[in-house]
Amino acid sequence: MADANDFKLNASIGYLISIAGLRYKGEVWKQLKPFDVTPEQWVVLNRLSIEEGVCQRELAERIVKDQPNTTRILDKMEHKGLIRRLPAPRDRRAFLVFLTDEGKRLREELLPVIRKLHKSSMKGFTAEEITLLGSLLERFTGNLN
Amino acid sequence: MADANDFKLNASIGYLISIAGLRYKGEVWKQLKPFDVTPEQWVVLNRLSIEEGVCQRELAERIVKDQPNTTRILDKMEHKGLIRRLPAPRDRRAFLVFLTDEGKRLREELLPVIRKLHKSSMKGFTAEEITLLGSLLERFTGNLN
DNA sequence: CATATATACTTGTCACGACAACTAATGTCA
DNA sequence: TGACATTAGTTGTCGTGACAAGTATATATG
Repeated sequence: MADANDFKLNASIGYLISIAGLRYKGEVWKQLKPFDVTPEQWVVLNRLSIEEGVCQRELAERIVKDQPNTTRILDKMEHKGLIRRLPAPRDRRAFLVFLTDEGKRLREELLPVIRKLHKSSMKGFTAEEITLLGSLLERFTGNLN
Repeated sequence: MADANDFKLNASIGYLISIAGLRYKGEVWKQLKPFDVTPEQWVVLNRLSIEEGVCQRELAERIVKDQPNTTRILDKMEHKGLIRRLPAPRDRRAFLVFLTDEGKRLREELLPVIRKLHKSSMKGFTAEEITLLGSLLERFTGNLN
């Protein structure tokens, strides 16, 4: 039953990447848990600190999520007072998303935590290896769909 | 607001890996949807075809999932007639998990679909690059926890 | 042997990811 | 301008992932 092919399949690159991605996300969860922030909420905080006042659809694109999930993530963050939705000037269907002061403060507070995790995950990697890994991942993702 | 540091953070390797993993899983979803099988159910089918008759805890370890989720994945597969749980001989708490004939048949049917996806995701990669990517991923995962 | 601890599995809860369907508002085009 | 398609956002459903807690059985220890 178990042959070399089966093993290779089980250890397919896509599978390995999925596992690694979940493990990383799990680490982010653990690190952010004391702050009552999820990995996705962190991504929103960080993204909005770079580019504020975008509509939900644009934000969803930036953080690589679909609109329904973005809506619900924003619901929770709005409820916690981390973000604000303001009506879009020229489109009464849309809302523009902004960080509250508390959201900005929290983003600054979390930044070093995330930086530290990033550093430890790259332990033993040279700068060239990091660049290489990034470009291999990009090629991999580019091959999908 | 937006500086080089922010960008690097947003493009951290862990984040890129998470995104790539989700995209890959999404592709598996699409490919297996016509067969009414989820990515996780595929992993169980494939794993059991390699090693049958393990208890749920062992299976959970093999497929890198926790016990509660393994229980529920197996519930659905048992309901669909893909696997069977038999009482463990020396431990009345445990169940040993086996593929049904339908489970075995389905695994054989899905194998080429997954192989094809794996091949297309590796398009343009040399054998050396695949090995390299695998070892970089392994080092990355090893740095976590 | 009796009790305490550990283990195997299950159930419950919350947060997503994917997707279908729905509402309200906008844009298109004859 | 008026019917129609398109778009922004929301809601509903299902299948995980992470984690706490509960039940039944095994094991360890006095």
